Amino acid sequence: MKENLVIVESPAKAKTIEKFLGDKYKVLSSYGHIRDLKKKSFSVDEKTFEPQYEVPADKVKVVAQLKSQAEEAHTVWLASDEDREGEAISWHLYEVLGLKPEKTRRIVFHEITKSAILDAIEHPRQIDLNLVNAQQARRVLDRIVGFKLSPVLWRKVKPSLSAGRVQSVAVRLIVEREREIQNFRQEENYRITAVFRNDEGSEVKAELSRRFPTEEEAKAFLESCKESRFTVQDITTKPVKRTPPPPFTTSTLQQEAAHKLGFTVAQTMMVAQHLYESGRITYMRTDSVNLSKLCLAASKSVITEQMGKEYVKTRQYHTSSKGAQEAHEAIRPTYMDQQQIEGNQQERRLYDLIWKRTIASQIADAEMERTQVVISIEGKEETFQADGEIIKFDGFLRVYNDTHNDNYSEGDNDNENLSTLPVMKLGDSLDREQIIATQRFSQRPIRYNEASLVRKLEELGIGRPSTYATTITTIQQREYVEKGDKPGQERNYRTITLAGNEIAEESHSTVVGQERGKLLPTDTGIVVNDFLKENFPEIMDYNFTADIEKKFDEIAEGKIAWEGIVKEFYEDFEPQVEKSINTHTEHKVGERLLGNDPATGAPVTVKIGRFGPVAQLGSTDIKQKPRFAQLAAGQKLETITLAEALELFRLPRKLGMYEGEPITIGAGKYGPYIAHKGSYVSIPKGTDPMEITFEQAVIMMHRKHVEESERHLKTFSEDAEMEVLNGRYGPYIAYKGNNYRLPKALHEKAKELSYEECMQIVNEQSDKTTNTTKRRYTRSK
DNA sequence: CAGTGAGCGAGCTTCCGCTTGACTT
Repeated sequence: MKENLVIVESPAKAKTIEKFLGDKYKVLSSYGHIRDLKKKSFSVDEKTFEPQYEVPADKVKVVAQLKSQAEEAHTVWLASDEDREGEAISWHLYEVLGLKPEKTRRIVFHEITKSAILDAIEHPRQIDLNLVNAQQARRVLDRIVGFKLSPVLWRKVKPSLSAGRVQSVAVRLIVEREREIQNFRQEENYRITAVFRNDEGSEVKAELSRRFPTEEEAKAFLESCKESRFTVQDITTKPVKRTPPPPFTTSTLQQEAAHKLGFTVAQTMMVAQHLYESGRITYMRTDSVNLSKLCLAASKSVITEQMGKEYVKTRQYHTSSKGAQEAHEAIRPTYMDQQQIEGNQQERRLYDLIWKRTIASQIADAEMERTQVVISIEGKEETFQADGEIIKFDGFLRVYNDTHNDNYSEGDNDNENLSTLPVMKLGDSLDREQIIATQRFSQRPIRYNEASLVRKLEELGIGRPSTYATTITTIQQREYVEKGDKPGQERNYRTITLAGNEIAEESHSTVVGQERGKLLPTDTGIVVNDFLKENFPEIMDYNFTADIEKKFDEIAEGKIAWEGIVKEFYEDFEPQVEKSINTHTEHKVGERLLGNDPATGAPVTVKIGRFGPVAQLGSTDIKQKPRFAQLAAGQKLETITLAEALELFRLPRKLGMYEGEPITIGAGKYGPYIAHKGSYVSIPKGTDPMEITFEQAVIMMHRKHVEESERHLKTFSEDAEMEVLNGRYGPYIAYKGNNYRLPKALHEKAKELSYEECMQIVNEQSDKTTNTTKRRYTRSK
């Protein structure tokens, strides 16, 4: 038995702390919350708002262990995080473990260092019930919103859907961005650039101070420049500084890892978790940019040693993001003197990013000298401008290249990196080489990807570091949003070039607007969003969370009672729920009448059906049963036409009986197919499914069978899980649920590969990608 | 990259935020 039991939230933290405290202390972890509202039922009294808590099944063991240890200990130290949730965890522990006030202490620390922890032990306090109540208000309100709203959707749209304070607003952002893109009206203008030479023959690139709205005006301008003289009218140089970005928080780490390493949000968190557990980095779910004194000192000495004193600039950052709770430090390496670590490639790359970002934040500003040269055009008001920049002192840029990515649009000025300008002086005349007018188009807004959505949510103060990744998965699992690519579109643009005394016009073509891995709203997402916005505008308001957070703060300060806040909300909200559920409409939410079937006169509608977007032929009130057909890939509820919908009802067709079972031709998500005895054969794109005959179908099925039997190129007696298969893209190795590419050179002799050779390929390729990443986040269905 | 696919009046479903294992697909 130990005299003291310390309880923290995370086991990795427990391990570290135990080392600092010596053998009179035992440190255990609660693994987060140990008690929550009952899982299945509403569990909030609709009059008093009293919550009904339970210890969830997966926490029963932990709680039992903590309880027996607490009973034996002389003093129990509750050391959960110093924020709303952390305070509530301590309170729940206090209640569930049946602790006695005289043997319980509440402590907090902000750094996991020996001195910080010993100091915390010296300064215990009581559990802050006001803060706990703020958490209860938060928890109960989220339950009310989620468990009242979701059933409305089951009734009105489709079963198993969900709504919530965070997820519904996340979906709204994506739906609205898509609408902005649809409604975007492109504007065009002509941008004028020029190439000059100074008297030494060096090239000077410049841009005109204005753009022209039409081709005619641009051309007229070029025309008028034919005989012009160009003179250096003004030269200004000014020093410019660039400051390093602050150390990583969860959100900024997710953004940079997505941008620089191509990680998904979930992947980043997973790799960061590994780094945390192996003691490489500090806690990875944080909204704080604060660095410990230890880290500041260590960074300083690393920078001094590696780069010299002039690179040192110790900075402490302060969080500006909405609703930040700052229970932890920023995400940083535990030991700054470790520039590299052991581990797999993903771990090494993420660590490297974190190390560089942290060290950069402690390095001096980069200092630049920016030069702007104004070039006058004889007899004109417009001027050309040439910009140049030289780096006088690289500062933090030496280790970290800061990317400032715009969340909204790609912008229209493709500023190449500013370079050095050749030497010029006032009054110099420049030779005009050529002047080019280029047709430019305003850019439509860009869609969100995972990381930029997280950034937006954080900006609005919605969601927490521990939930960004799960929110993204939830809205995809509910099929409100899907990740996808948008192919670019070919766009033509014109240039007019004045070279010598000739004006030449040319047409060019370029592909613009290609997007990959973007979040796209589905029909279900759009219908649910519109319905919620119409019926529950307050919940869907982007400021709802921020406003309610202010009230939670007042609860935390002890100014108001938590039940009062919840009551105030509930009395306004609940009638809206009643109203929306009892409003009977003739048509389903989101239903669209496309027209009538010319053959029968029956109405053709589209809506969200039991299994997603569906077209319906006929209505339920006539004797004949209606027919249903799933919309094909690419067809949208909002845009599908009557003709397209009617086309869907031409399938399935029956071709006849074969080997005692019918052959049918159906249409699925992935296009038309032949179905027979539970097996399916895809119909290739160029073939019309309406034209296929019985005989052709039999041949196609036969061919598929042969291919199927040829698919297994080789199996091994050594290991049943290792196989060489023939796929659409040539032979490959399948091993334990994963597939491995075969080098081109081995394609020919795929059948002769030995077990060892296969194993070697598997090992080589599994180094590069961790298969566990995929598994963890596809687990729950 | 490595292969999918119906059905449209039961049943069940659902929130957010704190934290990690144990699944044998």
